[in-house]
Amino acid sequence: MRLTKMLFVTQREDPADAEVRSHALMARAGFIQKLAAGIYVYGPMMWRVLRRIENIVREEHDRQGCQEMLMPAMQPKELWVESGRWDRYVSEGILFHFKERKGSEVCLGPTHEEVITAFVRRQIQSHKQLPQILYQIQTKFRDEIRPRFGLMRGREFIMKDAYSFDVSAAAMAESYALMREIYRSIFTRCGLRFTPVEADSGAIGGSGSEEFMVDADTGEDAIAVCRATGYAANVEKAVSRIAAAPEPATDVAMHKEATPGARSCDALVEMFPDLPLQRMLKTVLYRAVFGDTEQSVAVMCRGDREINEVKLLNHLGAVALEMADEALVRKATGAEPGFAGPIGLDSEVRLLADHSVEGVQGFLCGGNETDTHYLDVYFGRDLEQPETADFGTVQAGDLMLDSDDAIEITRGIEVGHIFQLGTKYSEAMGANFNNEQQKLEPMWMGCYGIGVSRVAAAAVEQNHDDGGMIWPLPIAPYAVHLVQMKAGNEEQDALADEIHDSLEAAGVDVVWDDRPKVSPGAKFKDADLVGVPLRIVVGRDAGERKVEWSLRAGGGEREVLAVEEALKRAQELCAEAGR
RNA sequence: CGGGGCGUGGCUCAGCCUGGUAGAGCGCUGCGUUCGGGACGCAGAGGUCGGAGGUUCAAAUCCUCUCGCCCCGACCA
Repeated sequence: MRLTKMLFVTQREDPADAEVRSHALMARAGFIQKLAAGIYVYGPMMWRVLRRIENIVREEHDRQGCQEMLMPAMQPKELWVESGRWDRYVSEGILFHFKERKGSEVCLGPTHEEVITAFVRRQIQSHKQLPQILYQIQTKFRDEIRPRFGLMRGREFIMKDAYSFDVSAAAMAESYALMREIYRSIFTRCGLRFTPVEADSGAIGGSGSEEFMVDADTGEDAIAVCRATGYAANVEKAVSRIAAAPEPATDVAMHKEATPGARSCDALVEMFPDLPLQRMLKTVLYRAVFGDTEQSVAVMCRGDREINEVKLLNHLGAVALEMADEALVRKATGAEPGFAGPIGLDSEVRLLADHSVEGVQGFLCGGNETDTHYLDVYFGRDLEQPETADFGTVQAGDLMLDSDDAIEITRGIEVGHIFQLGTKYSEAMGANFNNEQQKLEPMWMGCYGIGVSRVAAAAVEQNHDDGGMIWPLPIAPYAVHLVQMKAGNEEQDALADEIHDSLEAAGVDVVWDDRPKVSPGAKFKDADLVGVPLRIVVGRDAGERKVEWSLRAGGGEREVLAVEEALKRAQELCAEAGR
């Protein structure tokens, strides 16, 4: 493809609204253009990338016997009422929904469990038809509370979603294991460095769940990993062992301490320099929402630890969890925010504690009175230890539960998530099959998602430098960037034309910068920005049929090669990358 | 939802406080020179200053409303 025939526009400056590199670089290179918050046009280059990713996704699914289909983006409310998810998705505000002409309500699909289950319950009647894995690649719609980071968190995005249907929990686990392998193949083939992690299953529900994280410091998710054991889990889910708190030296009676203005552990540490942070217990207040009802919850944890709201939400079985606002704090504690504690709390408040409080004695905690804390408090003596469970967030340096190996915290971008759903949707929606004994049973389901457009963003987030994007060869918009220094020079014209045609004939896609009157510097800058992985420069040595060969990722290292050698290398690398 | 900020040629921004001819750089068009890391000269095109209303002789500028966009926070006591 000749650049002079393409719609190719680059910008020298980052767009004002780009927060992350992938967004800024894609926008500068014309790959994407924002249409509204979280809604983007994919330009021709971007679409080539997306199609490449889609094709890898397709090939790996098809290879394992999954079947592609396509479901509607518009879905009737009734289906979502059947599954019981309508209220939750509407109240969380992430569902785009509207009334159509006749007045019935419709939403734009954020995911397709309801539709696929409705489809399958009429198609499948017998155990003989199982197992099945169906998938589609399609635009999804989620009215994100705060769309950001370009393609990473958009309100409209391309997703591959797959659904498995099985006769039993064991069979479901087999489908799940197969999908896990498919996912590993896909991300490996995309040329990405990634980490599969144990995950919380969130709003979708169900039991087992893993996320596939593209390793990147700018990722939105924190991951707990243990190099020694191979453990890896999203911190929302991760569990660990923590060092015990130091024991108090003396046994003193509980008493009040005046702590004017000390609303945080930081302030208390300054006020009580001899008291270790591990012997300060904080009490955090939440408002838990259950469908129609609400409940105030107070959770204690050690001063050096943090509460994990996902674990808390799951333990409570709540629909949503919010930090208590000031009014609620006043009602629950009778004090200004900052002085909540377990003693003398409003009786309406459910008191819980994180495991980190276990064994902590002689501690400091909020006094439920403005500017007051209790000191030298003992569980068992001054109050009963509340219902205790794991509500803690794993921190770097924590130990594995069953070994002395340390855990570290890294970051990643979630590009894939697989779930064992069980019979949650099939039971709710009556997706049953006849088993061998003529008995009706609900199908066992799994669901599996890949954020196709997010994979592209993550690839750039993981692979770029100051000059621009560096696409992994398998998903790059073109394999070869042919840079002609001086268009109009006869030798160069002839040689570039020959290289271009040879590569295309060999099935290697090439973009040929044949722009006249564009300076070499500008051409190199544009090539760096666009990030096509293989580069062939036709310039001063064209007369001897020599070109300059380099890799975009190669840090400026260049070689002068005979044309044939450069062509051979390009073909070999493409074959290796499976393109 | 709460708080803050910003809307001015395609892009990045100045001008607004203190009302009076709409600006710069990049990009774009034409001609010429240049040609291995964002070249240069000359000549041009392109903006109802987000929208509506108001104040005023006069509004990008002041006031009100509205729409859009961005950031921060989702109070860890």
